[in-house]
Amino acid sequence: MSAAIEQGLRERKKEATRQALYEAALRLALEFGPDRITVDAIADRAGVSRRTFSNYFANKEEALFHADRRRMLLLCGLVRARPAAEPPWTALTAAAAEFYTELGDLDPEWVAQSRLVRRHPSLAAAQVQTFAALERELSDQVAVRFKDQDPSGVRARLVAATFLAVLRVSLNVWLEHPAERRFWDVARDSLDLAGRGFAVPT
Amino acid sequence: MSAAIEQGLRERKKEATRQALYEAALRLALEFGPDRITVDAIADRAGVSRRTFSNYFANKEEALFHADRRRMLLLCGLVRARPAAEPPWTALTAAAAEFYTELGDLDPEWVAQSRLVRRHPSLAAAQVQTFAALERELSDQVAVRFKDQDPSGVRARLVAATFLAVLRVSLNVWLEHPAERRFWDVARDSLDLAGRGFAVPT
DNA sequence: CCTGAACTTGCCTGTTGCGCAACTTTGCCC
DNA sequence: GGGCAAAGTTGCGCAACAGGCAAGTTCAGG
Repeated sequence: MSAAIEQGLRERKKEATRQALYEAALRLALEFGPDRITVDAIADRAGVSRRTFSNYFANKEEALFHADRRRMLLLCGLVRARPAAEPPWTALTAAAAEFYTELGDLDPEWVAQSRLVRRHPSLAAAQVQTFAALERELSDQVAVRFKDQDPSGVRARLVAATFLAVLRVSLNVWLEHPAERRFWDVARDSLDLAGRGFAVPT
Repeated sequence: MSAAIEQGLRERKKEATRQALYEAALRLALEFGPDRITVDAIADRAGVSRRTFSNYFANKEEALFHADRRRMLLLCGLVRARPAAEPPWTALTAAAAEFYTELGDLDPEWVAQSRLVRRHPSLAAAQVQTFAALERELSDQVAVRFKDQDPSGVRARLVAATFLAVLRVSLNVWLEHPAERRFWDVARDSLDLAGRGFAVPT
């Protein structure tokens, strides 16, 4: 994590503010419930003005899901890093495997936030937004891999959308039975299933 | 459409108000752009108080996508009406085929609204919400068909999510090139592709 | 016709997003 | 170091919004 390009004080301070706002949002949401917190309170707790909050996030939810966004961007990076020869779906699942087996399940912050989503279905909407926001990004990644096989780009978008939908469903399923299996076990099975297609008999 | 159960004046009036609000929202959005209209204006145009708007919709977007919501519910109904013996994915695609070949492309209101979404990417978020809102509903439908084959219900949710994701992507793709093909042609190909799975070579 | 439930409305309060214009901090070149 | 431009922060203010509450209005069923 410390490998982040330390681009001078300015960049670091900005990132620190963003992180502070995110953490304040998460802590307050955990403490009082996500619907009972105000932007004011978050800004206060982060030691920053309400107006400044608006400079970083458009609303509470965006702040609350900041970590998710970063996580997903990281995943996009892992996809990009896969060998170019790999077919799209393989690259996606492989990247997800790398990501979740190594980092995913251990982050306590992630677990806390996940529980929050589970307890408050109103956040599910925001979660959907987070996934959707990265769909285009991921789709571009996939398009590169398809190259000539997919001139219209439709396949790439379908693959990206399906991949993210599967991850999202897996996450929600896992959240409902966190004890039974590790997240990646659920996700792996689901990706496998989706990869083989749903039109096949069983 | 007139087959709707005419449950007394009260129900009909309520539905009329909802419809009026939806139409007002759509017309105003088409005329001035979706970001330049207020709830007040919509309520005014629908001949109703602003407070009443809140009794029907939580916000502009929800009003604007009311027709989409209804359309999707209709689709759910068609799925339910498919023979019980049909495997889930077959039932879903068949229902979609019925729906879109018969009704979909002809509705001018739908086309107008679709163009609106295309012109204003800010609405894409709301569109995602609409699809997500029906995912659980559709997922229950699918679960019934899986029965014993899917005790945990994960498959059902995966299938529903994938199906809707494919429809959503198809819609967006079609919106970008409406002239080239009919919507259902795009969607059919996409569903076919997804049905066979993305892990297969090509 | 009458009573209760459902629906509408106005009023009001707390919250929010964002434009604007100071003001402070940081990056950089001399 | 000194100073200038760019970037970041803040307070102010405004239009818009969600939704509670209570008084009016309309509908349904006896």
